[in-house]
Amino acid sequence: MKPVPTLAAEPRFARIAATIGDATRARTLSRLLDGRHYTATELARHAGVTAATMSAHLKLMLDEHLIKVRAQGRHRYFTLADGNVAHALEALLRVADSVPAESARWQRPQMHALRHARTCYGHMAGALGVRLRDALLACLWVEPAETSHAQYRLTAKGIDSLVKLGVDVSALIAASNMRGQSRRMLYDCMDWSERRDHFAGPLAIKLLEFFIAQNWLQRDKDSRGLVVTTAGAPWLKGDMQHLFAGDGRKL
Amino acid sequence: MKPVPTLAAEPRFARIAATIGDATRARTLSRLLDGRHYTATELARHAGVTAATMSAHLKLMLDEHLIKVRAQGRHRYFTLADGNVAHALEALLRVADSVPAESARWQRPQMHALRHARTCYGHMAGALGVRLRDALLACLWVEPAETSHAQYRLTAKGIDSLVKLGVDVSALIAASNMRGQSRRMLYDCMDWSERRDHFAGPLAIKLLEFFIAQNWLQRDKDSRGLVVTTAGAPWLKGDMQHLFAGDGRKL
DNA sequence: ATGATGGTTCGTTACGCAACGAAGCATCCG
DNA sequence: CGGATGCTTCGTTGCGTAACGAACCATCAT
Repeated sequence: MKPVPTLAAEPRFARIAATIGDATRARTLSRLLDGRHYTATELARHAGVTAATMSAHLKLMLDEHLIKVRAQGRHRYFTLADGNVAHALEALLRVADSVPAESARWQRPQMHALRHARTCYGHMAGALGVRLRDALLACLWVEPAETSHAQYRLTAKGIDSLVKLGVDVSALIAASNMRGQSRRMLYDCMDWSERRDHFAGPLAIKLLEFFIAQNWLQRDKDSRGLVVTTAGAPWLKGDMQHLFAGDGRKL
Repeated sequence: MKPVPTLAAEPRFARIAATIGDATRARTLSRLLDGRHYTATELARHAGVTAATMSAHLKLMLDEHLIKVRAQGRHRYFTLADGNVAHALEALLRVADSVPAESARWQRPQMHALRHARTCYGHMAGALGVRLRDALLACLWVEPAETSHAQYRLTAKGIDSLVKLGVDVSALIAASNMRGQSRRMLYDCMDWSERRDHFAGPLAIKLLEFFIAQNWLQRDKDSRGLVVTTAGAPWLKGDMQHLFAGDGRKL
């Protein structure tokens, strides 16, 4: 009963999936999917296990390079290792959702909220994320990059409007110009609930941070959910025409 | 130590990853990733376990809807459940490959072959798949669909040329016209070795089948690898200018 | 029929690993 | 210098499950 010779990548492939495939670790990774940093104790409390148990899990995920850690004083902040990991997790979530039966799950209020608006590794996803992408393209603030498609860059109009709005994009532009396109500013990311693309990348992250700073959006404390505030509703509803019509900060 | 209330999708998310994360099942899924159908015995032999063991594994994967089965006589043919599963597996492969250290793996001859050309759920991937995508776009046989980007459709020139070449695309065109765009003919698929898009979808599958029928490509017996035959080399090398220059079947 | 092949079910064994509490190091804060 | 907080290491317990062989159905061949 001898197997066909193993390709070198396969054992690691299995180990990665196995590492994701424990209830507690899945819970934790799902939490980290919002792109933020959490301490070990926070993650332990969220998953409902002791600090000792969580510590062991974190060590495992570090070994497999699924997460990375930044020590700061007596805290250790954990976050996802990179976008590849985030993408794989989202892809798995999509499979988990795509079972034909028992799909009354989206009806549940929590799930409905997540479907409407949530964070995905630091940027907006869900219906809100998809609408934002449509609006940014429709108003010509961004355009497809000629080099590689599924990637985008700011137009002159977009830069101008964002600066007027109060979004500091100078650092982003500098970074993207510097390292010869290697640093992608804005690109497509498949949305597992909408089955369409939304925007990912540094610029997308910047926009989410800006919306939150404006108090147009608030993060849900215990999930990746986002809620549109009453202050934000006029800007973010429908095709977001107020936001992109160029009438600046005054409504 | 009570956890934050669980979102309904999470347990299933963990179960799916756990199902993928067993060495034998990972081996099997990786095998099925070429998009073909295999019998239980074939898969057992390939993974190096008894038929009984493989049967249990297949049952598990069926329960999680990772694979599906088609009974035919005394054979049962197993294949991946859908494109979502294939996409998630590819995303995991990408993570498995993206570890900075120990990346001399690509140097190994087997891996080099896979990087050059392989199948991905029924279509071409690797450097060959990426080159094919570039060539199809450059020669204007296909163009981006206006509805949703990252999707493509055949141009009039493309249809004409393919028919001349001997590729039967009528069924594909009929199907794509019929169900109001719901059936996507050609779309982008992220390549985990090239870190760029290649083409997926029914048309991409048709093209691979055609190349194999012409004996321009051959499948490796024990992997997802593809080899370019001496007959195929003139057509498939470089930017594939002979193939797309319109000089038809005669070289 | 009879045997051969493909596949699943059953019962057993054995190993891996997730969880906990307690103890041990660090770091910050008076 | 305590005394707290954050996190890891250690040792133990217990459950889940992957593997096998043997027996059991189904289909095809003759």
